Amino acid sequence: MNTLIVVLGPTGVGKSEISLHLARYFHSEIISADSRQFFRELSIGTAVPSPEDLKSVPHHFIQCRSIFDYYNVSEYEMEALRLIDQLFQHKNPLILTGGSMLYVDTICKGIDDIPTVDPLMRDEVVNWYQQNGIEALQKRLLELDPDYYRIVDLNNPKRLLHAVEICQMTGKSFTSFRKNTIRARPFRIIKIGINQNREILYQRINERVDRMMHSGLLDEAKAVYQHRQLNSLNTVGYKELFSYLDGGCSLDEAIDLIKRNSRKYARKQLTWFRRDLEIAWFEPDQLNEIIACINQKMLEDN
RNA sequence: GGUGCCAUAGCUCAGUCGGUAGAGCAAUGGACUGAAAAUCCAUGUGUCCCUGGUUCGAAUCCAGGUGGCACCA
Repeated sequence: MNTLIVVLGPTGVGKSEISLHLARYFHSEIISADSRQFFRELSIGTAVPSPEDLKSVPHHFIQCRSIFDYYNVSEYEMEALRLIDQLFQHKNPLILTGGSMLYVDTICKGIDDIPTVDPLMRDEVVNWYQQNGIEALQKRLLELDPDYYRIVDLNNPKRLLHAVEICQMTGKSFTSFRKNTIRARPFRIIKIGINQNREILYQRINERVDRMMHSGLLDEAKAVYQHRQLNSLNTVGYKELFSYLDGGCSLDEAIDLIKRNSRKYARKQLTWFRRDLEIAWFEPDQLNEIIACINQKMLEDN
C-alpha cells in the first residue's frame, strides 16, 4: 500500500531538516504544505530550504506561485492529490511537510465542496460590512443562514463574511455546503510530530529571526513593500517590517515583534496538533527512532 | 556628603478620601471548511522593598533602613 508520511511540528523545530533526511533515506520527494512558501517573492522570511537542499531532493509547492496570485486550500487539495497520485507510480513512501494545518488536514481528510467566491461579490460584501459594521453583518447572516449563525464565532468577521458571500452568491445557505465528510484517501497516512522543550524552541525561533535579518530579510521586505496590502504579505516577518518602513516603530521593535509573533504562531500550531491523536511524537534529534517507527507502521498492515 | 524623586504582576506602569489591588504588553489555553504565518475567543499571575509606628483597618499617613535615579557639592 502506498504511504504518505506527514511531518508536523511548530515553526522552527526543524521539520525541513528531518524531511530531507527521510526523503534521502526513502529515495523520496517532498511535498510542501506551507501556505507562505508557495510564494516565489518570499524566501528568507518563510525559511524555504536552501538551493542545495532543493537540488538534492525534489520539492513540490515551493515558490510555485506569485504573491499576486489568488490561491486557496481547495486548489491546493486538487493539485496536491493529483501530484501525489502521479508520484506514487514511481515512489513510495512520499513525504508531506509544512506548518499550515488547514492545508495538511485537507490532504489527509479532504474539504467540502464549496464554490469559490467571485472577487466582485467579495468586494461588494466587504464594502457593505465596512460601512455597516459587524452587528449588521451578524443580522444578515441570521437571515441568510440561521443554522450557521448559531454555531459560528459571531465576533470573527472573516467567518461571517465568507458565509454571507456564499449565501448571496449561490442563493443557498452556507450550511448546505458544510457536510463535514471525511474523504477516504487511497493511501496510508503516517503522521510524525516533531516537538521539543518550549524554552529551547523559543530560543531557536528567536535565533532564526536574527539569522533572517542578517541574510537580508529587510531588503526582501523592501522589495515587496509597495504591495503590502496583499493578503499573501500579511505574513509574520514582513508585516512587522512594513510597519517599521511606514515609520510606525523602530527596527529593533519590529524585530522583537517578529520574534513574538513567530512564537505565537508556534503556539497556535501546537493547539492544532493537540487534538490530533494520530500523531506519533519525537524530539528533533530522534531521526533513527522516527525511521524505525515509520518502517514498523509500513510493515503492520501490508 | 547634601537635597529631591522613586520602589506595586515576568516587563512598563495605574491605584481617587486609609477599607487587603488593575491596565497594557509578555505568558498560557481554546476555536478553526476556499484570506489560515490569516481571523477570532478565553485565562491567571502579587512578601504592594524591609522594620517599626499611628489607626478598628495601611500599597496609601509617619519614622528609620535598604536599593535606584536626578540635581547640588
